Formats: sequence, C-alpha cells, structure tokens
Amino acid sequence: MPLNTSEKTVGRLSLYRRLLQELSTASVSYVYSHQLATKAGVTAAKLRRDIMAIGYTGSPSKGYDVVKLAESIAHFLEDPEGQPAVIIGVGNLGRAIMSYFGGRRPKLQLVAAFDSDEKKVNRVIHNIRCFSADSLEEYIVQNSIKVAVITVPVTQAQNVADILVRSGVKGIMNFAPIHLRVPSDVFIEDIDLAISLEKVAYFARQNKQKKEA
Amino acid sequence: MPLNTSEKTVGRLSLYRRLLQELSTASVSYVYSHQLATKAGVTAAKLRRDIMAIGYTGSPSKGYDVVKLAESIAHFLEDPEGQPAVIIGVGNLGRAIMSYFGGRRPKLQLVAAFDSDEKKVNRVIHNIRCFSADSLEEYIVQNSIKVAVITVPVTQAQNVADILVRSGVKGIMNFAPIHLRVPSDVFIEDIDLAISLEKVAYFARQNKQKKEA
DNA sequence: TAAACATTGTTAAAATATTCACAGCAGTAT
DNA sequence: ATACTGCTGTGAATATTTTAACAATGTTTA
Ligand SMILES: NC(=O)c1ccc[n+]([C@@H]2O[C@H](COP(=O)([O-])OP(=O)(O)OC[C@H]3O[C@@H](n4cnc5c(N)ncnc54)[C@H](O)[C@@H]3O)[C@@H](O)[C@H]2O)c1
Ligand SMILES: NC(=O)c1ccc[n+]([C@@H]2O[C@H](COP(=O)([O-])OP(=O)(O)OC[C@H]3O[C@@H](n4cnc5c(N)ncnc54)[C@H](O)[C@@H]3O)[C@@H](O)[C@H]2O)c1
Repeated sequence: MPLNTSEKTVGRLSLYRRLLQELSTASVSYVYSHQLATKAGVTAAKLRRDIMAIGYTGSPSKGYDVVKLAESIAHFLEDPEGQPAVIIGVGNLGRAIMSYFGGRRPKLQLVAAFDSDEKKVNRVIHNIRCFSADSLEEYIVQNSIKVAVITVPVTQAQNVADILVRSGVKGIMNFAPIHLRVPSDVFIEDIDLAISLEKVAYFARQNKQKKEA
Repeated sequence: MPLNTSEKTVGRLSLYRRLLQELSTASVSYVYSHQLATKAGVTAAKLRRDIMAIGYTGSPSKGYDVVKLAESIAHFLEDPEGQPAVIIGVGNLGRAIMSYFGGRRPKLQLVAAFDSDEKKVNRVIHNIRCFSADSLEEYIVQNSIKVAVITVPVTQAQNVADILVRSGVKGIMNFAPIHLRVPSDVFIEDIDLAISLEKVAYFARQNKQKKEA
C-alpha cells in the first residue's frame, strides 16, 4: 500500500468506516461500491479508488464484506497501540468537544484536558479530568501524547502549539483562527468555522452546488 | 469576475480578509503578496491567483492597499443587504457556536436559534433568542433566511434539513455526521470533527506534513 | 537620465484529483 | 455447458489546482 495516501482519501476512509459500522449494526453483510458511495455522498469510482489505497479487495458479485472492509480501514487508520489525545482550553468549545469525543473510540481517546484557569483545574468534565496548563508539557512527555486539540483563545494558540511541539506532539486539531507555525513533520488540521460560515453564505447566494450531490 | 470561483479560493479569500483587517487595525497600509501569504500559510503565487479571481489589482512597487483589498474581498464575499442566519439545536455545540458567532460580523449574523426542547425556548443565549422548533419554517419564510447551521443530533439532521430546504434556505453548515440529501442548488458545508480528528491521528503517526508549512 | 531592483498579473507547466470505461470475473439463468 | 448479468479493479483520459516563470511596471539609486 502506498505511503502517500492523500488527506482527502484518508478523510473519506474514515467516513466509509463509520458507514460500514452502521451497516454492520444493521446486520448488513455485504455492500456494493455504489451503495456505500451514495451513503457517503461520493461517486462509486472515487470510493473504489479510495479502497484501492488500502489494498482491500471485494468480490465482483457480492461487493464488499462489511465487517472485513471496516476492519481493513481500521487497520489502516488506527494505531493498534492506541493514540491517547489531549485538549487544551476548557471553554465553551472545548467542553462541547469533550462531550462529543468522550469515550468515542477505543483507539483514539481524549485522556486529559488542560486549562490555565485554576477554577477549571481538577474538575472532571464528561469523564475527562482537567489539569493545570502548567503541567501540560510534563503530561505529554510522560504519556507520549502525539495528538492534541487546541481550543484556547487565538492569542494563546501559538504559545500552546509551541509547548505541544516541544513535548513531542505530531498532530494538532486547531480551532483557533490563526495559522500555527510548526515544524514540517507536525500535521495541523485547521477547523476555521468563521471561514466555513462565510463560504456557506457566499455559495448560498450563488445558488451553486458542490461537485457531488 | 468569473462566476465559477472555487470553494478553496472563496475560503482563502475569507482568510485573507481577516488578516487584512488585523493589519488595518495595526495601522499597516500596504502589504506584499508574500507577506500576506506567509500569514495565511499559503504560497504567494496561490494568493495572487486568488486575488485575481476578484479582479483587484495591486501596485508592483507598494503591493496591496490593505484597506482597499479588504473592501474588495468584502464586496465579493458579502451580500450588501446582509444575510441573517439561524441555528437549529441549542445543545453543547450549538451554544458554543452561538457564543462564537454572536455579533461577529454585521453582514452575517446569527439572528435566531431553534430547539425542540421546551426548556430552552425563549431563553436568550449570547444575545440570540431561542425559539420553538415548531416555528422554524414560519420564521425562515417570513425573514427570508438563506443560511442555517445544523447542530441537532444526527437522527434529527435530515428532518431539519428538509424543513430548511422547503422554507428556502440555500446554504447549510452541518455538524451532524451524516450526508444530507438536498437539492443541488443548496450548498452544504459538512464539518465532521470525528473525521478531522482521525485524520490528525493518522498523519501524526505518518509524521507527514501538509503541502505548505 | 538610465540602470538596477522587487513586485504584480498572468500564461504555461506540473502536480493532484476525479471520472470514464472496460477487461475480467463470479455468480445465475437457460 | 454456455450465455448473460452486474460487479470490481484499474489504466487511461479528463478536470482541477498548484506552482513556476517571466514580461510589464513603478520605484529607487547612481
Ligand atoms: N466557541 C466556538 O464555537 C468557537 C468556534 C470556532 C473557533 N473557536 C475558537 O476556539 C477557541 C476557544 O473558543 P471558546 O469559545 O471555547 O473560548 P473560551 O474563552 O470559552 O475558552 C477558552 C479557554 O481557554 C483557556 N485558556 C486560555 N489560555 C490558556 C492557556 N494558555 N492554556 C490553557 N488554557 C487556556 C481559558 O481559561 C478558557 O477556559 C478560540 O480560539 C476561538 O476563536 C471557538
Ligand atoms: N458537541 C460537539 O462538540 C460536536 C462535535 C461534532 C459534531 N457534533 C454533532 O453536532 C450535533 C449536536 O451535538 P451536541 O453535542 O450539541 O448535542 P446535544 O444533544 O447537546 O444538543 C442537541 C440539541 O438539539 C436539540 N434538538 C433535538 N432535536 C431537535 C429538532 N428536531 N429541532 C430542534 N432542536 C432539536 C436538542 O434539544 C438539544 O438541545 C450532533 O449531531 C453531534 O453529532 C457535536
């Protein structure tokens, strides 16, 4: 399997897996590319190409084995050892995220939160304990954390990113509206909701649809 | 100016504008493409190409006029009449979003929230009043709402989307992890945080960087 | 004044991503 | 058996996006 799987393909594989798990729960055993593609909102050809990337092979007559394909994607996406993650900034957004990711996926769990506000320290929110921001570096190093979520105010985001990088974090989901400067081996996923909303507003006026329905 | 500006370009234009406003606040009058590009985390060539899309022209010696370019982008992105928006689902995420977008941009404001939980109705959260979900359709029609944010549970999202579309909404920012079925003239921006986090975790393991640092 | 310089706007090239289209295959029907 | 069906996997074609490259241009300097 190629080392250079694109960001888009990785994202869609994650989506396919979710849909496969739903199918599995609904006791569906096999699914055709066009069926899964429809659920995902992509074309069948694109889906088959994505699946090619992980080297899984379906049957021309029965389609894809729901459970096997889901496992195959999981094997591709997940670290079998698990990847604990932390979140920094227990404000409005941070708490919402914590409620969402609390105990969501065994291999990818939020294990700790950090905040500089002493009033929040030691509180347990949605099963995740909040620690002092002062202990961030130590915690990351000691627990070999590689994945982090930044939900601090924009003025603090680069600061926090610097600490994370220094401590060994290799992937950051960043909600602060700022371009973080990090070494090139650290992956940043920016979630910029202001931009997203402006896009929606713009295309709502254009009455222009996305590529695939 | 071409009718077919890509989604990516529109998103980046929104980003440039934010940076220009920051520069303007800092009393900077002119900026070169490579300076603005660095702030945005993109290449200068890409930025110049994006700006080409809106037909603005800078000066080879002084670069771009900060205020004029910001206005030019605003003129391109925004409806001069303003575009009121609504949010449906005043839960953990909905409230965080409301706090973020409350009175953010004059031309693009969250003017109302809707929830099916009667306990939330009539509460005012971050200056936005919460109405009963029963009044959603009427409100949208009467106020000619074209932009909406969906933060209801996944089981309710398609339901809500159907109501929105029926009432005339043309752009939806959707946080529910489901592919919404809507007519092709309705623009959907899916924000799928579970997928985003899985991407981060995957690339954190690969130690692979994004295209531009 | 003219040469040197750094920047823009834009065309052309390259890189990515998507879609097409079909060979090959496993069932099923005849 | 043999023909038929509808699927997958994939090479080739197409579309989109990014990057490179440079002529044109205004500014500064000598
Ligand atoms: N609320 C939203 O829906 C939303 C949407 C998009 C983006 N954002 C961005 O997300 C970030 C957080 O937004 P919010 O609404 O939750 O803000 P918030 O003010 O409610 O929360 C920020 C939290 O970060 C903590 N904090 C500040 N500095 C810190 C530090 N150095 N280390 C650790 N913790 C620190 C604060 O004590 C506070 O609890 C901001 O950058 C905002 O722009 C928020
Ligand atoms: N919390 C997060 O950070 C987060 C992150 C990503 C995605 N999401 C998604 O966003 C959505 C909301 O998440 P949440 O954590 O805020 O959930 P939540 O349960 O806290 O809030 C959902 C709200 O929607 C309301 N609601 C339910 N049905 C409704 C209807 N038909 N009309 C109007 N309102 C209705 C509920 O009363 C509730 O207030 C979910 O689809 C979730 O998957 C949440």
